[in-house]
Amino acid sequence: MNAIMSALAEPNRLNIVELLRDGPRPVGEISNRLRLRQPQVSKHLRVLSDAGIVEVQPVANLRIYKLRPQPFQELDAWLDSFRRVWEERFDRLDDYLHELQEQEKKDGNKE
Amino acid sequence: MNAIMSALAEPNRLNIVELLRDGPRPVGEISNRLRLRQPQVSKHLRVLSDAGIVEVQPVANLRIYKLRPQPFQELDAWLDSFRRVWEERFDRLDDYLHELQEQEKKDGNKE
DNA sequence: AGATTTGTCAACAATTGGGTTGAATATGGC
DNA sequence: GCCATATTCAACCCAATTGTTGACAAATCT
Repeated sequence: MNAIMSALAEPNRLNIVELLRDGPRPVGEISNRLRLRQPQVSKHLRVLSDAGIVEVQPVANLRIYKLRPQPFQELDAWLDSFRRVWEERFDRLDDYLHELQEQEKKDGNKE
Repeated sequence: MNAIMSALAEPNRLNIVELLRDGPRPVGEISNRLRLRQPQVSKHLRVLSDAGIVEVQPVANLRIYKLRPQPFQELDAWLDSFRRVWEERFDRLDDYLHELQEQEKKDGNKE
């Protein structure tokens, strides 16, 4: 999960991913569209590849990169565990304060 | 979007967010549970706060932090734009190769 | 008011990470 | 086999970020 996040945290990499959303692209085209130098794109693609976000498919002397579904599914699952944070109004501040009071009662009895 | 990602990219911050998923917590408790020093937690909470991921609510001498729904909604919306990448089998490599051939035809005619 | 607890701020050292350059590898066409 | 194209690799510099320490601010309790 963390690997995915840190890979997507870099702006250029996020742009690359959003570009690849429209379909597979070779390095050169990514480089042109995003106005980045090729070695830079290669480096970023390497990071994305290590994170399992993209995969390569060589065609002639081109290396065509495309998105892999898995990390997006993972991200979705992770996000799902936060659903109640925003679907229910999930404050729970009161809950915490009550817990705190309970705790103080116990501590008070002990000492 | 990028602000959210970079905030969540740091492992400790991700842990903090996952801890807060279960409800609001004061800095000290976060510090204890995650075995981090308080200034470090404060610093990370600052980053999360700047990204709009958490908000504070002072109670007595405690500062209780909790998650804000918005960034999670944004993340969900962003992820949604990638749905077809993994719901439909979204290869499109052939599409790209055909585009490429069309392009070559045009170039060939020009020169 | 004084002592204690909770938390932030400021400054510093150490690490990480991005960008650039130049050389190296692989493929296709002549 | 040789040249052009597409891409990666390695080494370097620079900027941003993390973690630590010590001082500081606010609230609580006696």
